[in-house]
Amino acid sequence: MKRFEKSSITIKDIAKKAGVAHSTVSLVMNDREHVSPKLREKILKIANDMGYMPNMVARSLISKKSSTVGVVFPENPHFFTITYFLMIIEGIQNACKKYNRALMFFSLDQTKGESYYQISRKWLIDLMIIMNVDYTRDISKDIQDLRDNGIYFSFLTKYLGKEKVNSVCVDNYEGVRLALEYLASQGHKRVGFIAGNPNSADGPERFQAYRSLSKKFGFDQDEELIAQGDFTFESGEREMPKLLGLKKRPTAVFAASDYMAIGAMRVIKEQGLSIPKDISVMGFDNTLEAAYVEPGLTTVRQPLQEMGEKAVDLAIRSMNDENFEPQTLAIKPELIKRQSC
Amino acid sequence: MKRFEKSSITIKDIAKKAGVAHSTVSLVMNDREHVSPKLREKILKIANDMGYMPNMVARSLISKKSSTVGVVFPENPHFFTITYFLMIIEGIQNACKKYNRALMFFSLDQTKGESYYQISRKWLIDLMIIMNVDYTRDISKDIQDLRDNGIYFSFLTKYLGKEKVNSVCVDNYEGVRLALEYLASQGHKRVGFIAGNPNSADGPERFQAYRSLSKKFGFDQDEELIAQGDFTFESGEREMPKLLGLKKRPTAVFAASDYMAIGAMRVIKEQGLSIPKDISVMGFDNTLEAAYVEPGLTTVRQPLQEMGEKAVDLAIRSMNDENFEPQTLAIKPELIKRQSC
DNA sequence: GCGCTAACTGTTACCGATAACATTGACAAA
DNA sequence: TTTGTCAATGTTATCGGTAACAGTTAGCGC
Repeated sequence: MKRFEKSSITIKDIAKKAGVAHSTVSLVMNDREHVSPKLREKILKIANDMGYMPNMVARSLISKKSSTVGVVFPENPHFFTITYFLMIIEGIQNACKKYNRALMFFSLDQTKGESYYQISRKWLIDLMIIMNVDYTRDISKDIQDLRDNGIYFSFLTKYLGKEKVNSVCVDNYEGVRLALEYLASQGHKRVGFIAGNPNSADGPERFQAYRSLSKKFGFDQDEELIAQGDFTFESGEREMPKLLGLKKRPTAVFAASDYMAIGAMRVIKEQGLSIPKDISVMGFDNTLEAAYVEPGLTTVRQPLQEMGEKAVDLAIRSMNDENFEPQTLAIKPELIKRQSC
Repeated sequence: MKRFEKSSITIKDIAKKAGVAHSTVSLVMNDREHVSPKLREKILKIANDMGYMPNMVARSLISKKSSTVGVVFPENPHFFTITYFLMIIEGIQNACKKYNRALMFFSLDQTKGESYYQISRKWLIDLMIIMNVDYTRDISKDIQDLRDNGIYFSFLTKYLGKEKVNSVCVDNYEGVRLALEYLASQGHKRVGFIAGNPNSADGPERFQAYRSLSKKFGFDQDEELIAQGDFTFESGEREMPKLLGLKKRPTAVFAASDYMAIGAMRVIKEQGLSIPKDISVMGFDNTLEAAYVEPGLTTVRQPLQEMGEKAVDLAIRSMNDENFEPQTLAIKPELIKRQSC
């Protein structure tokens, strides 16, 4: 590999040209006091003329901070093609722009014993967004390590451990309420439910909400109406036939994710039934695909972009204000009416 | 902001514990010679016991190389929700895993005068993937700067400038051939075409291929059959009515992107026509949505993941082998048959 | 036993920034 | 004039590594 002698412009080059010490240039670059306006002007002009660009790496090393946002997600070869995550990442990217930080991605392979803290140390990440934790492992020590070392972080979505941490999630109860209220308003009394992954944060919450609200809206209370999915398209395809096979078929199905709803729709259509005439379908998430399926999927929109952005905001606030209490933001969802109900 | 005294384990801590110089530890960590196996063992054990993790930032600073892959994409608030890009990014992420590099994202705002080279210098990025260049600006000087400073890069997709650079694209001619051949085999003679963005790399190529191949397959040569879109859903929705309004309606429509095809499908269905009975629709890309629309969209699959991965591979090869000639890889596409034809 | 070489280990400078501290100089007060 | 103060600037150590080079030791031949 070649080595390139000619390196780029540094504060020392500027200092030499301006006839001052490099520390003075540093003061100017960081917009700090103790430099006369005239000298500041001069140095800025020289820096500009020479095309100076600060070396973020050197800055990181001395300050132990990397002006980046590190997004850590579980090892999953298809992470990036799950549009649900993508929309969140879009929000994070917008926040990065706002705070002038670069965006870094790391996949965490817990089976190899990798920890969140290790990643932060290795790359001097001081602001971390932790996505979709695998709750089958205990990460409370990891969280403590992050805390002890001044690394600020937010969870996406809700953190289930007992520590008080920043996290952003959707208000699942409200989302389920919107969905069931709408179904009730359309005259449905018998509503099937396909539950999400029980090991996730959202799965059980939506399930609980369905349990209590379906009672409140006077829907049939029948265990047969409840199917157990895991948020994926495939699980929707797998569970729907059970609901369709019931002696007393539901008039509507509410799936805890759009992917499951779309899987369910496919099965319904394959059986020659019409949506929404024979059976209505309601999703949850409003992923991109929901708009493209036929008929359009009525669903509960999670403001995913907003959630990504808020997660960064929270971590930044923790960083800037020592007294800021870590908090969980539950974002209000919204009903998106399309043709499936 | 708090300052944290207790810093993490460094090679010096290990050196102290092992009773050697820190440079010896560095040799061990980099797996270099001149260290006896016994000592190497001992140092590795201590490092492991103390939970040592190399500081990549310090490493980057001295070596002027960050172990990262920097993906630079044009400023676009919705970049991340275009699944076409996402699938490519997934491939890049897989390559990062393979080469043990972290993944960084940068959006480039050319209107602010930001350059690719500036980004590389600011973050010591030595391996860059340049996505979807805005060809309305001249970037040849920028490319020269990257070259002169030993920064390796690949374009995604094809670079249109005259310089010889690494780039990965789909074989558009072959893709169009697959599509038209299939339509011909189904007996179509009158095939409408919705062209893609003329300022992109792929748009004109697909257009040219359609021009020459539709002749070869004996399709009607009629300028009215050609509509000008820009790859987006909206442009498909906008152009399709023109084709449907022709005196002699085409029996099939081939759109240069899935998004346009899906937009076209929506219009066709709204006019009460049936797909594929009244008119067939063929797309290009095989984005995620193609599988979810109704009927499933027959399309030409771009192996996007593979393309992302190959782009990184090329840049790595350039880096490791000085004599490696920059090249353009044209990946072979594949026909995905669904129900729309 | 001596010198030479190979094998290993230690010393030191450096990457490009920040920051604590030292120094200078102007000006006001004593 | 002397002293004190404070703003402006310079000196130097430092972050955690890498690498050139210097130094030490062991083993070998003569």
